[in-house]
Amino acid sequence: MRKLPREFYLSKNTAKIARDLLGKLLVVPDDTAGRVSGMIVEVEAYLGQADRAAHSFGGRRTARNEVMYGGGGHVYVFFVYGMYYQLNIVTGPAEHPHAILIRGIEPVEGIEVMWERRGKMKDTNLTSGPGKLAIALGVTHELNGADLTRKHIWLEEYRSLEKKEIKVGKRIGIDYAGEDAEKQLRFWVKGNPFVSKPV
DNA sequence: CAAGTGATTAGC
DNA sequence: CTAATCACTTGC
Repeated sequence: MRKLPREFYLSKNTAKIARDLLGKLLVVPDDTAGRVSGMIVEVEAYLGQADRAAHSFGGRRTARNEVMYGGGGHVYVFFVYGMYYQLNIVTGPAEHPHAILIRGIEPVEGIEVMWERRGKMKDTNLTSGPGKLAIALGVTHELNGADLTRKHIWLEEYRSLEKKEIKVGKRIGIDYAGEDAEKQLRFWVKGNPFVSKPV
């Protein structure tokens, strides 16, 4: 399959790109194990300057979030709670610091490697959360800033979803964001067991 | 349900 | 410089 082109990431309609990410295949090749991949089943949009929940709220620009300003089609990886990496996809043109957090994937290729990295457990617990899937895919700070049109990580077409298969709700873990916490910016595949917190 | 963990940030 | 915080997960 072909990598999604740069154009896919350049729209300023971040919520639309977030919905379109559902059903795409996220691929992270491994030197020895080959392709490790999963279908995206849950995402959250972060709308830059105007969004209290975003790292780039109010135009905040630091060493950590610098890649959010570098243009769509790059990966923003950051570290939280002293243990977990979070994988985001930067969208829009340069200087438009929006991003989409990947919160859940359904394993497709390389599930053996995921078990090695995560430990033996129920498959639905392997990748049903942003911290979990980063471990399963081997995503660390080394991938921060990686280009999704190159060879370290990318997206492919995989499954096309009907509108009625997609659910929308509030984002998770951002209660500090006040009224922005109420925004309907979390999207997931209805009934999929790899969604972190089904509703 | 609460602890764990350390980079990052804001505030002096 | 120091202290508080955090796009989470796991095990009690």
